[in-house]
Amino acid sequence: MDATAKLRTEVSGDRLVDDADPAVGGVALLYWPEEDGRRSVLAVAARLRLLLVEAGAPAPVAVDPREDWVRLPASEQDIEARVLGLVRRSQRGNSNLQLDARGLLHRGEAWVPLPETEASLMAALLEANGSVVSRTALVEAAWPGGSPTRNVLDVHMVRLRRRVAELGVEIRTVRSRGYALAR
Amino acid sequence: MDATAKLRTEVSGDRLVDDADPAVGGVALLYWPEEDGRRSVLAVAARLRLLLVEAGAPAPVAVDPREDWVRLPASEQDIEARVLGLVRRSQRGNSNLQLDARGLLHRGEAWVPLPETEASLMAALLEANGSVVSRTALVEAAWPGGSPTRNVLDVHMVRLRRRVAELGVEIRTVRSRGYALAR
DNA sequence: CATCGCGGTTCACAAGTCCGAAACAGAGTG
DNA sequence: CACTCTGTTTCGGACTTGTGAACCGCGATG
Repeated sequence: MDATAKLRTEVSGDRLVDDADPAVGGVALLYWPEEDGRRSVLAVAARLRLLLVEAGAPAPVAVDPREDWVRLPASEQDIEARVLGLVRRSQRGNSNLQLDARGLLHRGEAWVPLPETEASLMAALLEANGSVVSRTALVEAAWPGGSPTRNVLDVHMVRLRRRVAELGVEIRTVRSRGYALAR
Repeated sequence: MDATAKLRTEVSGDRLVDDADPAVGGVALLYWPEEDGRRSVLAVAARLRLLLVEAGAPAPVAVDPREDWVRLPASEQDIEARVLGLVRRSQRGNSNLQLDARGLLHRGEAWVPLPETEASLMAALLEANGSVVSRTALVEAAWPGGSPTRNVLDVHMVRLRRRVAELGVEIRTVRSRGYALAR
């Protein structure tokens, strides 16, 4: 677990950590083929992931641009380079949207502050890398104990929409399925 | 030069050879940082390329999706997997249609949400891979219990047609036989 | 040739569900 | 107080789905 141990701890479960280093935030590290089940879970969620391929295992062919792999044993530098590459490539389609730890949403030079609730929602949307996030997942992200009312989410999505519109960001509705960031 | 020697010989100088092996065709292999000049040439030409990173050299961060790298020494299998990945990723998004688990129909960067019924129909059409799907098969796909009325299928096909037209997708009628995706 | 039926297309409508947005109220903060 | 953030209610509108019906082109049939 040598070189990867430190990086690994910075990714906690399925939730993006508020990490000062944007290079690791959002990328899941997993051993392969050992954790192939987790790989599929991350794949449908459109999460960024780096497979740490054990020595002797066959090499996976990455067709999904959100996935990369590295052969073990690997140096920390090599792993960091792979992680950074994943993030950079994913940000090309993201139009450089970034949410920092203080709840400021940046797009290039411009930024807007997001209240805590809306920041949680935005984090969940960003983590999905442009794919749809279900309403229940959004509710879980913003109200871990359970939603107060059925309508709270709608109201906060309206408010979030208005705020991020200033940055030219569009949030699309996918009826009966959830929401997704456009482009 | 061990494992890479054979692959390397299939690429001559700056010009791609017409190779029968699709795994290597179209991808330039080059030593890095030794051949960094050639790397730039290939980059502006938008060519697919795999950097063979010499031991001890710093890891390059690939932001260009047409570029990948592998740390030497590397097995022939690993290199082939990288090459194949590059080719596969570059082929995606041309006119590649795919329906994801959430009912979104993607074509390249663009996508449209499909209602459940239409998603079932589209899935059946996609599964046929361009050949004709009979009306009864489509009905079975969308209404496993049996069609409600005589022309439900027709109505939903019209609606599906209009929706996918936004992506430039055409659904053709084969009279008295069924429907098929164009091309 | 004229007609008829079949397969397919399109529109209009109703019912149900889902979402958007405004308006209001309470709590916290400076 | 002035202001922001949050949750609730409420109403209107949009979307989905099934149904009926009008319409059209083509081939078969008499």
